[in-house]
Amino acid sequence: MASYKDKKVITIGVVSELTGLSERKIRYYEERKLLAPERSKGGTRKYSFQDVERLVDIANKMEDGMQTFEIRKMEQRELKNKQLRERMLRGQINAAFNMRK
Amino acid sequence: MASYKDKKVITIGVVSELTGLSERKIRYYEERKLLAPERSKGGTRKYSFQDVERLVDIANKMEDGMQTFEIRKMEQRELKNKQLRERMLRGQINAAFNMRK
DNA sequence: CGTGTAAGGAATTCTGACACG
DNA sequence: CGTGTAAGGAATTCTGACACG
Repeated sequence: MASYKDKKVITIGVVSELTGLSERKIRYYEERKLLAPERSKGGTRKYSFQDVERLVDIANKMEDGMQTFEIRKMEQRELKNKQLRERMLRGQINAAFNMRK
Repeated sequence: MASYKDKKVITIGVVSELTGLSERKIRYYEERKLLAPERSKGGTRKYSFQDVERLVDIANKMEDGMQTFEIRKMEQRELKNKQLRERMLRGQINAAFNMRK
């Protein structure tokens, strides 16, 4: 499950280049709880490719005029829906398995 | 083809943590042409996860008493063999395809 | 609210060299 | 040959604040 995509290894300067967002914006979105980078011992932020993708998504939503708290809520909803779909899928698989008994 | 694994985005400090190798060693292996990180505008090195894997492999070979130039040659041989296998595979696929005509 | 910026300091990285073996 | 280390400087990042709107 945890692959390269989820490893927090990228510094903010590189994230800024990859996303085209200013460091200021990236730090601000963290302040608004839209992402959670890790920290080195010295305190420098480390991001994952997953975070980079999330930032691109956030940038799109900001362009659409959404506010940070709306984006946060939307992401929470999406996460819950995803978990729900997975639970239902597992349920169907279990049901199909039990029918064979 | 080019995925997260090949993106040069990791600084040497993180690579050092991920591999357990000293920064000195990592820079030295570059000097011996065993890997080729990219550079930021300011000159700081950027590595990929592919490079991290390569470094772990290099570390194992160094432990086995191999010298850097031997490792370099071995990797070149492996690369050529890999390319050869791919060429042969393509050749077989083409042959099978032509038989149908 | 979201973002730019100047400020001062701390963490990170760089190179070239000397040392040892 | 492979690696540690001290040295000095440069690039990178951090925080808290002020500004604007």
